[in-house]
Amino acid sequence: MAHPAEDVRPPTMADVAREAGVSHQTVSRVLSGHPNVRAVTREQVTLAIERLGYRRNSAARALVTRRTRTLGVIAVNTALYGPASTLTGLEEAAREEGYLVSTVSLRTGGGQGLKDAIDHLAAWGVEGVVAITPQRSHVQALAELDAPFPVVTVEGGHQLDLPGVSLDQELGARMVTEHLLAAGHGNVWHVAGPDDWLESEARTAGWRAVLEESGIRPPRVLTGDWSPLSGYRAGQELAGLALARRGATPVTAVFVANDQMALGVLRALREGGIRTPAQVAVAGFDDIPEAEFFPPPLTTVRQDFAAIGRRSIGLLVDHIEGRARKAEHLLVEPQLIMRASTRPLNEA
Amino acid sequence: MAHPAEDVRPPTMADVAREAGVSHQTVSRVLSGHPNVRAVTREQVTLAIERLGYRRNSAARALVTRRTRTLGVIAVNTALYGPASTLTGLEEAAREEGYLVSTVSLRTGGGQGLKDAIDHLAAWGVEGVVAITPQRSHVQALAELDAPFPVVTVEGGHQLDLPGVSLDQELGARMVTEHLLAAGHGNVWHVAGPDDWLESEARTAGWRAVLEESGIRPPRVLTGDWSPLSGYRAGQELAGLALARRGATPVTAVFVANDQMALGVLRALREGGIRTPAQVAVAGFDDIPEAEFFPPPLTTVRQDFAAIGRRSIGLLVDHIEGRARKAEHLLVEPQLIMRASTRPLNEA
DNA sequence: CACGCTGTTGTGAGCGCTAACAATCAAGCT
DNA sequence: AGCTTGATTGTTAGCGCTCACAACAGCGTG
Repeated sequence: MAHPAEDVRPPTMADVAREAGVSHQTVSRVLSGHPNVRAVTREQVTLAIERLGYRRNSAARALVTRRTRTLGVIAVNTALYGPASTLTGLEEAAREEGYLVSTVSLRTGGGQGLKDAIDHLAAWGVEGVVAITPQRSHVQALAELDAPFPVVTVEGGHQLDLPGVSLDQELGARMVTEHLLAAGHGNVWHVAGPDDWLESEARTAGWRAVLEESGIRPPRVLTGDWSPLSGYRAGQELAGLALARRGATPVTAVFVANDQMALGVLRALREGGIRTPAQVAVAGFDDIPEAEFFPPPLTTVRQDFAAIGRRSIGLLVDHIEGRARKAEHLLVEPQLIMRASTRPLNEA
Repeated sequence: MAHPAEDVRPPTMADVAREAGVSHQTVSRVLSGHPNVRAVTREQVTLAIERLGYRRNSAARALVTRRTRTLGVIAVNTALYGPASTLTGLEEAAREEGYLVSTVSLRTGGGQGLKDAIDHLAAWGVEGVVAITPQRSHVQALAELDAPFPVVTVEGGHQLDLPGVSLDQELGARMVTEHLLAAGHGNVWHVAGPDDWLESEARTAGWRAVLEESGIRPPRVLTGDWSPLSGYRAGQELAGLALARRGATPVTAVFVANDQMALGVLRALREGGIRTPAQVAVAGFDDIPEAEFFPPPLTTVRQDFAAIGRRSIGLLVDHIEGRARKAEHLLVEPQLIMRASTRPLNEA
């Protein structure tokens, strides 16, 4: 029951051939831009195609060429700014390369969910997959899954032998931390992202490295879950510390691992009667569109998501088309965006 | 040059048939769950499939069934919270219905971009398309394009005869405006979204309707472009009006057409020395995750993006599978989220 | 015991396309 | 003229699958 309304079949290559008075093979040649076709013939075929409104049947083509020219994307949490932006970059790059992109969004990336996603994509014959799986456990699961096509990770770290593209998170964290030290702060507190996330780890590592290289003992790390609420809670704790002035490390500067949590921190500080940046400077990471309008405008690290998308597709297509370099990992440079939330103390 | 590394072809149905000692047709029957297969036979086939790691070739299947079981999604501005969330809902719903979703993201939805997107999707044989095209001109272009498959719009309005699903924007706007009036404000100002957007129009219409029904003359509408910056500019103007106290309509309450602009408005008011909500109440629309942590937490309207996604896919599949109802338009109910930014005056 | 029925399996055709090869023709060379 | 060459076109054989139909068993019925 229930079939498409129109029972008239779309025209086939044979129909076009008949209309143009040539063989179907000639039509095929015109369509794939083969050079050895007389200009006149090409013209006739093109006209016939237009007259009939012909469209090449992709299934038939895929069947014989064994190429579906379809790529899959698996993404966790696509509603967040980062993944969503990457997705756009990915799709545009793929389209330019002549591939179609099919997306599977997972709410939470449990191992089973990942396996199902891979199966779903495999069932439609994708030739490769880009996985936006920023959690360590997901990358682990992915590596063990052994998919029947190349898989490239985004923000997947480079410990495992899956090829991938990442922002240089550690460099970004270094930039922020150095910027805060340069602004005259004797130390920098850190509100990290959740434990399992590779981005958290890298950002924390960069922050810690800069402090240690400067001979500063890193204070205790506070941990959030990327949400504004968790930032708010961390901010309340920081506000308490800043006001109490007990403990060895005064709170004058905070590097928060993403902008959303930074928003929460800012609110908590404000509620604690602490002025930003005069009393405590705050910096984030991501440069979400709202960051410029936070109270105060937030110093943060911008990621070039389009570049990340472009390079992952490039890497994936390289693997698919056989000019693969094994488990290569590309890094994209971040950019420090300085705003009022970390204005040097003497200017505030 | 450059072909997939593995030259060994994946197993076919015939291979499985041989392995299981049956005909390829029996394998097909097992795969598609045909009832008339002996349990023993089914078992043998299943085992053979597993032994060989067989996967049904989707291209061959699509060729003969004339069904690709693929849906397209065209979205403008996928990095925004709304479209990104809708996309997730869409994809999950489609997966449940047994379809693959292919996305095309457009930066700006010029008519040509839309046409290219449709062509791109058509070239891969999608059976239908969901278009997230919230601008009037896009919907117009879409209606004129006359795609070779059903098209369902999201937030596409119901003027044109394209079927679609929308949030009841007007109702949302009414809820906010009524809420502000109920809180004791004599009038409500409005910062609208850009002109071409159907969402802007509906939100403005809802706001205006409530005021007029209450016998209040709506003040001049300020217009932004959804960005925090444009909200900031509108906020500066409002701050000026609020302080000058000239003009007939005092500024005590503002309904901003989205949360991002509301963020800008809040900042401008704060910079103008105006307290929210004590002096001016502000409400937004969308309930982005950050809204709860704005200074102060923002009263806004929440949209059930998952529901919107589910219902659009439902509508599209109905059209594809022939049980189409012509150009039907579904509305999803919004939800008013009350927070501190509009706390009644006597509580502040 | 012939007949029809139902359940189970197999056979053959063909979906619309590309790849490989064959055929044809004009041009260029010896 | 006879031969090679290259450009242009046509012919044929599948790609891996589902559909329609045929074949055959086992069973009950008149």
